Amino acid sequence: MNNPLSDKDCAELFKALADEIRLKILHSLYDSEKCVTDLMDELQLAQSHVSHHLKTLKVAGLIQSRRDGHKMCYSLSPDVKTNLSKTRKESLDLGCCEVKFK
Amino acid sequence: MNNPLSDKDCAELFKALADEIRLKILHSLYDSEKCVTDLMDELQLAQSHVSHHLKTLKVAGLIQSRRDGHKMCYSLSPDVKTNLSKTRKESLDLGCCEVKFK
DNA sequence: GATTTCCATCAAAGAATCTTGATTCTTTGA
DNA sequence: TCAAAGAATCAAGATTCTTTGATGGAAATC
Repeated sequence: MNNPLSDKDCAELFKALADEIRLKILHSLYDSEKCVTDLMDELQLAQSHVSHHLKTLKVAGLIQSRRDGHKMCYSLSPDVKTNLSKTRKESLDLGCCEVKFK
Repeated sequence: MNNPLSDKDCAELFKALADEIRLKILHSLYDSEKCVTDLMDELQLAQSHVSHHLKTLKVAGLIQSRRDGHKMCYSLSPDVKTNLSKTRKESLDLGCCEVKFK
């Protein structure tokens, strides 16, 4: 996940981020691991609705899952939580976040 | 553009970035100001096609335009080119770029 | 004023995405 | 083995986005 991506692949990642609900899920997982039921309660959404968004995030490589009994626990991918430790370059200031092109 | 945005507004910005052509346009404008015809030639796309994407980027606040004769010149918004000068926090590593939540 | 260049907008078709309810699958515990 | 809990997948309708061709408008040149 650290090699430079094509514009096409990059666009795919932005698509995964381009949804209010998925951003809320990422914020929630930033705090701690959650199962589908936790997220249903927190976001007040139907089970299948949450599952679909989780799949989108997982396919994009943004989150990972592990089974715990009959619960599936979701958390941010390791790559997503790594610290920034490189020289500073030009960046896109998006208000809520900064996008820094390599 | 520097105040924190809601997840909804943030998702809107990611939507603007979630397209291969629009990323190519941003990369092109990162180098220098361009008019629609320049981008048509560069990307090999129909004029209305380019105009539509430019509008999406402009509505999102990512680019700006100015008229020069009968050409419309597009360039990155000032905010987009500002340097990062804050303490480092956790970030999303997207390969082609890093997204750093404030 | 007429023509040309450059571009925005309109209209429409097709593709992709979002959302919901129903069904199916996996795991656990009785 | 059966029932129940938790979650993935399927199917379908609604909405949004992408892309194209056609039309029209603003600025420059003749």
